[in-house]
Formats: sequence, structure tokens, C-alpha cells
Amino acid sequence: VPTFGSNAVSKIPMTTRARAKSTRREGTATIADVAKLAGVSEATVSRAMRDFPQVRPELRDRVLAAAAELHYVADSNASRLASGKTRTVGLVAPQLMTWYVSQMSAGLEDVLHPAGNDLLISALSTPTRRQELQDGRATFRQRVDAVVLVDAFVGHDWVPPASEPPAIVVGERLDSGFSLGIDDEHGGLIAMQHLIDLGHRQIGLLGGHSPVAEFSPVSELRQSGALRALSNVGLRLFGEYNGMFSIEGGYKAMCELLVLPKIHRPTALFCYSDEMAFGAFQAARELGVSIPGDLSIIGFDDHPVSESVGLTTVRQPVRELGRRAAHRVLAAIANEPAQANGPIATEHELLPIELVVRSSTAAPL
Amino acid sequence: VPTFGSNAVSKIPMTTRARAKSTRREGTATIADVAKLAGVSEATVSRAMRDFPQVRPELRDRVLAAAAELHYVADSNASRLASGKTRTVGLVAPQLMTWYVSQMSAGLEDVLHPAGNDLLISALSTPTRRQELQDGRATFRQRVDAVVLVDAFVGHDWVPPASEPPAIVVGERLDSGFSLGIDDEHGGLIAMQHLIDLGHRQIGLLGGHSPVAEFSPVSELRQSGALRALSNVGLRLFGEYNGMFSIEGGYKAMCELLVLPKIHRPTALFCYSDEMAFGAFQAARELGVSIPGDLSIIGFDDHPVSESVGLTTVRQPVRELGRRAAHRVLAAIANEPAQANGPIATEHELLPIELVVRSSTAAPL
DNA sequence: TTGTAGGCGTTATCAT
DNA sequence: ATGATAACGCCTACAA
Repeated sequence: VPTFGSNAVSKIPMTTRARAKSTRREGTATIADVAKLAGVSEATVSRAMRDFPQVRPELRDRVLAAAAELHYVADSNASRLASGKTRTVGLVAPQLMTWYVSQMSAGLEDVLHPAGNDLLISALSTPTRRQELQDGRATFRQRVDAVVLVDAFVGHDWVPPASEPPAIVVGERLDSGFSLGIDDEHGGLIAMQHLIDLGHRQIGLLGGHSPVAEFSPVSELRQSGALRALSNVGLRLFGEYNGMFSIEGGYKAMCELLVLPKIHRPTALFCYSDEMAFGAFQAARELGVSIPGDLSIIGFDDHPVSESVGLTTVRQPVRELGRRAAHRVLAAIANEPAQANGPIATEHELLPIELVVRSSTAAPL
Repeated sequence: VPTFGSNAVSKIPMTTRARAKSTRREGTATIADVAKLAGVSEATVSRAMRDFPQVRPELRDRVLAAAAELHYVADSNASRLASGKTRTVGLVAPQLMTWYVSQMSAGLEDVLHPAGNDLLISALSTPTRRQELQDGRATFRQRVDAVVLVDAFVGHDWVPPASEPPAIVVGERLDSGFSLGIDDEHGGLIAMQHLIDLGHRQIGLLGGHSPVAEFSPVSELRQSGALRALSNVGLRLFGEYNGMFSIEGGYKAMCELLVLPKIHRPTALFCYSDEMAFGAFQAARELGVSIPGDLSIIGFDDHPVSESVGLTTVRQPVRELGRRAAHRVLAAIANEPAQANGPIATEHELLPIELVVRSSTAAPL
């Protein structure tokens, strides 16, 4: 039971309690209660609560005081129904609750929440393809004002349907529309370059595709950068392995590789994700291969635990990607009516990445 | 633009498009459209869509077919407004998007989503206390049917206010109401016991409190179990350090400890969380302390990367905790009207934990 | 600048 | 078992 403020006299008792048929939780004030207390119309309350400029300051203060006294908060369902805006943005990703998606969500929340938006999260259940993606979004349609697609492998030629809420894509370059990500090709390049600079000449690749994001272009891009660095100095790849973008996949692949005599193994390994590198660490430890003594390892991402295991990596600003995506989303929501007339603005924004050298890489012995 | 099914003939065209004033996204069917197409009343559509038993199968099928043809999905805002049920459960935790909360969310989603509920996530911003908790939940009130409090350090004597949606607490035992967790005291005991069994006699503790969950009772419980194991064999603690439940905190604390000559250091360390153990690993590596040669380390949690770094730990079934919490929530929602009469049912459910021995612990040299 | 009133899409109540 | 119809709480023309 809320304690009412004592510095303001209740002119009108809360009447909401008396309503019998209401399904609403009892004791909650409605806009009508506030209007009565403040002595204004419901419309004015609505406007005052949303900081409309036209409301006279005096009235605004009275309304705000009344609202505070009654602990009034607008029922979001009612306002959404009435306004047609959901104040909710959807996040769809192949796998929820991974490290990457969590960080991204945090970034999205950083800007969405202060702006009064909720984040609704939806998985693309495991073996999913484009068709399912579309279906999945269908039930989203009237629930969100916009959607953020993360690692949704929609394909570069995908065009957000005009009939649907605006979408912004993270992790993939779109020919048409908004997209956001990092320069994976460059990331592959600097990772490989680091190994080359260290003096390595027998360098392997631990890549592959996650089963839940198998059409993601990141592998190809990172590979292309890596190969370019290699060919710049007249080198070729010394083996390529499939770690399926998971700790376990990296572990298994490396278990097979590291049983070979040292002469047949690469002296350095570039893993497309830190998690695969963790798996490689595990295999190395179990098989008595020393890092970086026998094998240098560089990852990609800068996972939260990478620092503590001393993994050299290419840092990706995941949370910042989320923040940027959120700003794009907000802009898209604001511009939606305008967009309807003109063509879709197209832009692919790249956030900077960074080589982080730690102790898992060293010159070959 | 959706392609309509060809095996069913549209008897009535979608009229929704024509409505001019609507703020709703065009092209979306409403219950009225479905009703017309199926030749029944809106009420019947509503009942059929929600699998009410009283609907004649024939009609039910007709409605479902019509709904499918029009790609009809009930507008959640409208149904929420009308029913007073939000079909949303709130998750509040001190820090969102940590490993622990992510796993918990995944578990909650596992059961909430199939049951047609959304999960709304809300942080308890950093330096938060009970009062703020209550405020925080206030804006939640009319948005959720129930709330799950994770590591919310509400205090064992906390009683969920009757005026608010039902709450279930995870990670803390409540005197009155539903709560859920693991036996932290027992966890502390088996962790310490493992070290003792290995032959260690100089055992340190890396504990403390997270700044965002400083009133959590888990530290006290794990410590109490650890001390009990020690005193069972006539031992005392060999130093206690504060790692603030973070990687960095663990790292800093161990940097101070491990510079001491070996003779003054513990031979084994029990960390209250795997993340602190990761920090300890890092410090050990940088200071040339070998694990488990010079120092055995056991953690608590079984973090996703613990296996790959070979950390011995006490496994906590986080995702399963989320699933159980979700079931409790669903039950609470269903029983809420009933609860109003009788007293609050009280129960604290404990999920099993498990010692996982890996390579970070060994007998002292 | 403020008030009036109609509508948002669904559910629930009450008849039938 | 099904059909009308009145809420649900808020927003937004439009009028004043």
C-alpha cells in the first residue's frame, strides 16, 4: 500500500479502487484519476506526461504533482494500442544468450531504455533459413516498431520489405538499407599480419561455420584478409581446420591436429573466434603442447575472459555496435513516415577493430 | 507481400486496408476480418484462437483456416489491455547480461516462450538498495504478471507485497514465499573438502562481495561451509582475500598475494566464483606461479569456459534454475486469484550441485 | 492552450 | 455453444 505524499492535499480520493469489473490490478491510478486530482482533462494529462511543448508550465506542474501523488504510470498496453506505436524494438539472432548477443543487447539497452523503449528478444531456432526468418518476423510485426537482425545471414541482396517495420542488420553488409558491422576482411588481415611479423611461416587457420549461422559471410571475409596478408609476402596457408565457431569445435579440431608430430604442424594458428581459441588451448594443454612455445594462437573478438587466459586477439567493439545499432533504430523509427515517400537510404557503417597482443603469440622457436 | 494460400478460397476480401484513420500497420488483419471470413462472431474467433474447449471443432477449424489465410495474429497490446494479463514476466537482476543472468534468461525462455509469455528484462542500476528495488518494480507493476528476482538481495525477511504481482526469488532463501537456489553452504563444504582430501593444509579463500550485489548471502554461506569442512579436520583458514566476484577483482587480489614468498602463501585457493578464479589464473601466469604445481585452485559455478581452462569447480545448474523459476512463475500466475484468500505458500527449492574435478587442483608438492 | 469525443483490437459478460 | 456489446486505458483529431 503506497504512502501518499503529505505536502499535497488530496482533493479527490482515488476512485479506481471502487471499480469492480476492472481486470486491472487494484490500487493503480488511471489517467482519469490524475485528471480529476489535477483538475484538468485527460488529454491534458496525456500531453503533460509526454512533455508536449504546448502545455502551460503551471498546468504541467500540477499534472506532474498529481501523477506523482497517485504513483501514476501510463499503462503501456493502452498507450500502445491507442497510438499504434509499440515502443518496443525486436532483436533477432540465431542463438540467444551467447556472449556476443548478450553484449549486443547491453549496448542496445544502453540507448533504447533511456529513450523509453523495450527490447524484445527472439531466437531464430536452430536450423533456420531465410524463409523461417520471414515467418519468425511475421509474429513480430505488430509487436515491434523496428527490428535489429544480428548474424541473421539474410544475404547481401536482402531488402527490408516496405510493409514491415524498419530493420537494421548487424554483422553483414547490405546492398540496400542500413547495415552495421566491422571490417572482417581487415580483421583477418591484421591478425595474420601479426603472426607473419612475429616470423611465422607455417600458419594454420581455425575457421568454419557455426551450425546456427552457416550463411554468415564473416568466415569468408576473415579468410580473405588472412590470405591476402599471406600472399603479400609470398606465403600460403599451412592447413585449415573447422572449429564450427564453438569452444568444443575448436577443441575437437585441434585434438586431431596436435597429435601430429611437430614438424607437420603449423607454428601458429589464427582462430576466427576467441571461443574456438579456448578450445584450442584446452587441446594444447591436454596434449602437452605449449603456448606460445610450440604454437602461437591468435583469436578474434576479445571475449571477456580472453584477457585472463592471455589470448592475443582482434578486439571487436560489440557493445558499441549495439549502441550504434540502437541509434540507427531510433532514427529509423522517427523517419519511417518520411521514408515511405523516398527511396531507402543505404549505408554500411564500420566500427573500428584493434589488435590486442597478449601472451599467446610469440616468435617461433 | 505475403502470398495467400491457394487451397482455400477467400470468401471475403481483407477490409482492413481500407481503414484510413487506423494507426495500425496496413495490411494486417484484425479479429473482425477473421470473423467475417469464417462467418462467425468475433467472440468465437477469440475463443477458437485460444483453444477454448467449448468451441465446436468444425467452427474451430474454420476459424483457424481463416486466421491462417489472413496471417492473423492477435494484437498483444489489445489483448493485454482487455484481459488485464500482460503475458509478460519481468526479470530483475543487479547486473544484466552477465554470464549468469544470460544463462538464467535462457532457462526462463525455455519454458516461458512455449507457454506464450514474453520476458521483460530490467536492471537494478548499480548502487541499489531495497528502496530502489521497490521503485524499480513499481514501473514494472502493470507491465508484468510476475517477476523473477535474481540476486536481488531482498533479505530473508522480505515479503512480496500483496498489492504487487507475484514474485519469486532466485539465489536467496526467503522466510515467507517462494524461493529457489542451490545449497551454497554445501557447495562451500564440498569445494573445501576436495582441497583437504587432496592433502592441502594451507588453504586460502578468495571471496568478497560484488559491488552490485553486496547484500547477497552467498558469500557467507559458502564461507560457512568451507569453514565447517576445515574445522571438521581441525584446520583453520590460511588467509582470506577479496576478489569482488569479478575477474579483475580476483586478479588484483592474487597479484598482491602471489608476490609473497611461497612459504607464506596458501597451497590451495577456493574462489567463490569461476570468474575470480580466472583472475587468479591470470595473476599466477604473469607471476610465474604454476597451477596446480605451486597453487591449486577451485572455483564455483562452472562457467562456460571453465572446462577449457581446466578449472576444477562446483557446478551450479544455472539454466535449470531458470527453468524451475519459470515453472514456479507460471504456477504463481495461475494461482494468483486463489492465493488472495489463503496465506502465502512458503517453499525454498534447492537444485543439486556437483563437484567437477579438472586440472587446476592436485596434491601439494 | 485546453477540452470533447471517438476509436484502437481484444476480451469478458450476459443473453440467447 | 454462440453472438452482441460493453469495457480496457489511452491517444488524437477536431472543436473551442
